[in-house]
Formats: sequence, structure tokens, C-alpha cells
Amino acid sequence: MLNLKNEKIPRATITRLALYVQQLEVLEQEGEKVVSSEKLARACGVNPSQIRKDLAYFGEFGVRGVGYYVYELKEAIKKSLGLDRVWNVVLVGVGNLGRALLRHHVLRKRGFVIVGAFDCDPFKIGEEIAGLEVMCSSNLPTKIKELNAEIGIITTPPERAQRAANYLIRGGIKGIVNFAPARIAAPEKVVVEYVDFINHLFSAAFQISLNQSKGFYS
Amino acid sequence: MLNLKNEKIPRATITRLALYVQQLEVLEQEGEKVVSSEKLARACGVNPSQIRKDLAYFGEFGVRGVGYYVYELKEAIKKSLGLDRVWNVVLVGVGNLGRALLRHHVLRKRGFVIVGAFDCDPFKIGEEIAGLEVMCSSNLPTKIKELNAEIGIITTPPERAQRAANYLIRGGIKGIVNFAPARIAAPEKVVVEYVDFINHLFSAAFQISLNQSKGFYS
DNA sequence: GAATGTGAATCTGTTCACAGCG
DNA sequence: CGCTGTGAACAGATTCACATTC
Repeated sequence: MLNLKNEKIPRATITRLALYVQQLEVLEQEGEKVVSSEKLARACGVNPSQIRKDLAYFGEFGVRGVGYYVYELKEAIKKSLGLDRVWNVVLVGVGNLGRALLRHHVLRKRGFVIVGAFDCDPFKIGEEIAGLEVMCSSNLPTKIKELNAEIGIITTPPERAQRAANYLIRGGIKGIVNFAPARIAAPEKVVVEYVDFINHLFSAAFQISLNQSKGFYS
Repeated sequence: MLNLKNEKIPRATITRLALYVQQLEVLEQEGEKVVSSEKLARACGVNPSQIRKDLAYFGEFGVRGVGYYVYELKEAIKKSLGLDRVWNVVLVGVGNLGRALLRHHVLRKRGFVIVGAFDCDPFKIGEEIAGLEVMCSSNLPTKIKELNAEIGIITTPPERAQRAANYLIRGGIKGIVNFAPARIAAPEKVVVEYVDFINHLFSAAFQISLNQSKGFYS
């Protein structure tokens, strides 16, 4: 039922669909019932045909001459992305960032529930954070099955990211979201996503340097 | 001196350059003096010609028949990206995520020093975190100049992101890295980068759903 | 000989323009 | 009439293939 057309869906499309959901929620809160691709495009900072093409990968959700029904479109996208259910997540690496994510209620609001926290530091094991007791990382392989987790978040220091990944993989995890600034090796069937916010700082710094060398700031 | 060839440099190239720096540091620590585009490519999970093309935007750093000198290449890329100096950063929104970033020493290690923390919650103002006293967001316009900050990090809730951005812009900030899941409007000369880690969870979930519907996990 | 640097070919993603439909 | 859905045109990024240099 997913991906009816069986075409390859661009990575960029997925990212944008998530953005559309975000903006549709804003529109919904503002009481808008219907939205045109043009209006939604303005809100998202993209081209209107881009939106129509992105949606076309999954079906026909609009009404010609009218636009899209906000609520229906939002739900349709979420369903298409597999976000119409709860995903159980385990987190490895209870440092500053790990703690922040454990306490971050936006994750839960979006359907991602952290059901286990793991670390290899004996001083952290046993500590309770956001209602979860930190467990030893070596228990991951059995705990993943027990907790029925499908996604693992890595928030360890970079040098320990691969070890964390190995534990997750051994436990049969289906996807990894890696916040550590390091590449990790995984079998092809395991989905790996990188969240590298230092990249974004790099990118900002570079673009500012470019602007400066163009005399942008006089 | 930056961007000698004055061509447009693809966004994706910048992201990869940051990745190359990461891997070059790993190679450096392993004691490697020289690396070929092929070896570096394997480490980064990209195509070797991709690396050569990316580097070609900034100059000729390699030696034919030999490869690239690890240390020299790393430094050359950092210089090209404007990362051969320290960037002063202010942070707005001292919630869980903001605190984590304030305590995150990787930022400093990469040359991004947080010189001011701001929030609009009176209960947080005055609190000290990682050696910084939290100040009222409304002081941003003057403080940015005083602290000589060029980049602003937004870690507020989404509904307050635009207000935070407005303060930053009024203070003459040159770039914004927005961690809040919301789009923000800014004048063209202000660089805006989005760090949306929920997107990456969405993306992982979607790809797992796809794999599942293909019968990947039997 | 070996690995870079680069034009040309390919592939992928985006935008246009308009036919089709409510 | 207005806005979607979509093939065709376009733009951009990636890969190939090889001449070039150490």
C-alpha cells in the first residue's frame, strides 16, 4: 500500500514532505481548511510545482480548481511516510545531547517514543532520566527485542559511535540515527541517517565568508 | 583569496568538504601522511572523482601519482571554508537542547565559541550555565555587537523561533542556525541553516517502512 | 607507474507550461 | 475559471574516461 507507483522517490522529496506536514499543522492551527500548492509553497519556501510533483509520487490528494484539504493532506502524507503509528526508539550515549533528547517531548509528539537509554559508563548506569533507567550498552542486543525497538539513536562521542552501532545491529535494529560526528559502517538492510549539526555551522560560516569576500557587509 | 575560481559551488560540495575534514582528522590520528582520493572516498562513502571535483573548486591540492598530504589538505579545506579562525556565537533558547549545546565542547573544538546565552523566561535569566550568565533575549541587539558575534543559534520552541530570529537580525547577525522545527523569514543577506533532526527520524521511519513493504525483513 | 585534474556523458532533480478536471 | 497533475524542457550534480603530471 506504500509507494503505489513503485518509482524511486528522491531523498529530497522525503525531507520536503516532512516540511509540508510541519506547515500544514501550522495552517491547521490557524483554522485554514483548504490550501493551494502556491500558498503552501510560499510557506515552505519552495516552488509550487515541486509540491505537486512530490505529492504525485504517493497519489492524487488535491481537488482541481480548489486545492488541498489541509487535514486530509496532512494525514495522507503522514500515512505515506509511515508516520501514522508509534515507533519505539532506543538511545545510546547519555551525555549532554542524549539527556536533552530523552527530555525532548517533541519526539514523543511526533510518534517517536524512547523506550530505553543505554551507556557504557558505570557511573551513569542505573541513573534515572525522564522516567528511564540507564542500562549497560552491552545489554542492547537482548533489550532491543524485548522493548520491540526499531530505531536506535546514537549520541555517543564519535570514537564510540561504531561500537554503539554494532550493538544496535546485533540486536536487529532496522534504522540508526547517528548524532555523533563520525561515519558508521552497517549492513545494507540497516537504514543510517546522519544528523551532523556541526556541518550546518560550517556551512553557515562558509557562506558568511563568501558574502564577506563579496563585500556584502560593506 | 576565497573561492578563486568564482564559480558557483554546489551546496552538497560544502557538506562533503566538512565530511572530508572529519575523515582527514581520523587519518591524521592514525598516523597516515598521504591519502589517495580513492582511499578517502571509501572512508567517506563517496565516489573518488567526486572528491577530486569538489577540491578542484578551491584549487589544486594533490600530487599526481602520489595523492594528497593529509595535514596540508585538511588545513587547505578548512581555510577554504573560512574555518581557520574562531567564530563567536550566541545562543537563544536555554531549554534542554540549548543547555546541551552550551555544554557541548565539540563546538569549541571546531572553532565555534558560544559567547552569550539568551532566553525570555525570567526564571532562567541570571542562571549560570557552562560559565555563561543567561541574559534576556531583548538585550540581543546590543549584546551581539558588544560580544562581536556573527552567528546565532536558535533553540527555542518553534513558535518563538521567529521572534528570536528578529532579535538576532536586529543585532546585525550574519548567520542563523535554527534548531527549532519551524521556518524563519530573514533578509537575503542573513544566512539561514536548518538543523531538523526530526526530519531524519521521519526519513529513517519512511525508509524502514519501504524496506518492510518490500519484504526485507522476511 | 600511479594518481590527479578535468571535459564530456550521464544521471537526477527541478521548473515550466499546459492539458484536464472539478 | 482556477488549480491540480504531468510530460517535456531545463538545470544541476555525479560519474566516467583519459590526458596530464609527478
